[in-house]
Amino acid sequence: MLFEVRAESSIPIYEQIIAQIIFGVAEGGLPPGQLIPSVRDLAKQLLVHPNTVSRAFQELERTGILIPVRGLGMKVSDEAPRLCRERRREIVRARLAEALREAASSALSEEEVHQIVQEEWHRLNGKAKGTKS
Amino acid sequence: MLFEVRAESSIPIYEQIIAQIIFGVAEGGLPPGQLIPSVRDLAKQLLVHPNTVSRAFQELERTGILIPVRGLGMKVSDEAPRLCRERRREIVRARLAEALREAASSALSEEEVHQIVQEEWHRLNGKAKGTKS
Amino acid sequence: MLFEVRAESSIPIYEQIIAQIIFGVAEGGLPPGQLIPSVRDLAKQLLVHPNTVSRAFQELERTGILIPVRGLGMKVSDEAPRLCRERRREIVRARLAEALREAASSALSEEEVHQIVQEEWHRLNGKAKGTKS
Amino acid sequence: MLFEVRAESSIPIYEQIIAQIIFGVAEGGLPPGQLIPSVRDLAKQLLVHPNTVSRAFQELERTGILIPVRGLGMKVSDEAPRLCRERRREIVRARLAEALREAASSALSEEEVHQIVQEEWHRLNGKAKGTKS
DNA sequence: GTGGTCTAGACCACC
DNA sequence: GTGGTCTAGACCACG
Repeated sequence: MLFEVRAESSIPIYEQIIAQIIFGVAEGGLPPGQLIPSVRDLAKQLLVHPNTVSRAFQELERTGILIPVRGLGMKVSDEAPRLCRERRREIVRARLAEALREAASSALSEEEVHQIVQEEWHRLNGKAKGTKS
Repeated sequence: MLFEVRAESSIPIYEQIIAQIIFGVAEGGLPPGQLIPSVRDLAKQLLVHPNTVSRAFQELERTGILIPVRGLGMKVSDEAPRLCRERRREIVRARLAEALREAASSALSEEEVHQIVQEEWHRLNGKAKGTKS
Repeated sequence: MLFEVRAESSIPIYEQIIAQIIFGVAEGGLPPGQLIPSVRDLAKQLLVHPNTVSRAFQELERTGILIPVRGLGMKVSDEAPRLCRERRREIVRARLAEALREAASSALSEEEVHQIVQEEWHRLNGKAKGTKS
Repeated sequence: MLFEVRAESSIPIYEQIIAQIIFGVAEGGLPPGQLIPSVRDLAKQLLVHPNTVSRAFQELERTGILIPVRGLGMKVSDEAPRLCRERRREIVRARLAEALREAASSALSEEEVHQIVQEEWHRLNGKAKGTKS
């Protein structure tokens, strides 16, 4: 499981970390019971302040996705996969809805908006994931 | 030309005002030469502080979209339509790209993402524009 | 005697009018006793608000350069040529000093500053006055 | 790197701050990557309100000269030196051009104008830099 | 600690 | 009337 954050994004770093762990659990890369990297290690890996990682972990603990294990760190909870699959859709939907709201008020036609979505999606996938075939 | 802002949005009010004027010019509702509402009037209409409106106007002036006419107010520049059509696409594209980047990293399939886009788009349009017939 | 103002200049219009009358008197184009155009006429000619012209005239009257003649308008005073030749140098010097102060703090070398002065001066003269020969 | 503003100048304080940072970067006193003083510190040093400093920083960010580092402050961007050297010349040229335009319309001879430039330049340098020996 | 946004209200120059 | 600048101080998100 590899993590990465984009410091220049408008999305706060701690939210990027939260989203990545949620996505990782939803996808199955982080199964229940798995111990996740310590605050210090993850902070070093991501080149961010430990407080930032800590904040992400706190929030994930609050929502029942991570469970603290004394002396060891944090482990993925049993209900995490279910919770994360739900939240994954929610996160994606909320962000897209916000962007589409502005698109809708811009008087761009439905075709133009869809074209932009297509272009951006393929630009990202071509770049990020490469050719799957 | 009607303006409105959503105070609870994560997008700053002054940026919402900027976007609305850009969209208005791009759409043709604000033709070159037109005087736009005064800082004080618009502030009253939007129920925000005049400084907030003023800040939006100044950014639009620096971008060459609005031109100050001393003692009269701000007027739409001649190059504004071209500039605004460009920036409108830019704004929409940037916001969608940010949301799609996260969607791409979520391991949701292309079909699921497109379905969400469809759903949200029609939810917004059904709500905002509706079938008037 | 021809007047003109540049609305987009950072120098207020009424100051441009004041400067032009002062320069006109200093140069001899407006001799003592000469009646200058009325507020209304000059405003129409310059496409500015009559109040703006009026303000310029008031200031020129305050400094003894223009004298009101009841029922006729304003005439150039007898001391005007002397006063204006002094003030002309002063105005030019003050504006240049302000610009040079910033140039001095910019760590540009003396050569670079002089080069800019040369370039700008010739650009203006080539454009505004044409070939004198 | 020392900053100072002249409250009585006709140039707005926030623009003076902008110009000083641009000049500082152009000169090399503020190299890329360097963190500049915080809004609050600089405000205290200049005896102005933090908002005024903040406004200057934001304009420099929009121009790509400063980059916000969340939680740390603002750092000088990599392209800043190039951008600032360009803008420095631009600022100086624009202000001198404005002053020279008026000088040109004053019917003063080229010699007189150059003499004024010389006098003012040496007055400023004698005063500001002087011979320290 | 950092910067960002907003409200509030004063004062100014200009038209 | 117009916009522009500044001070003041609150609140927030982020690290």
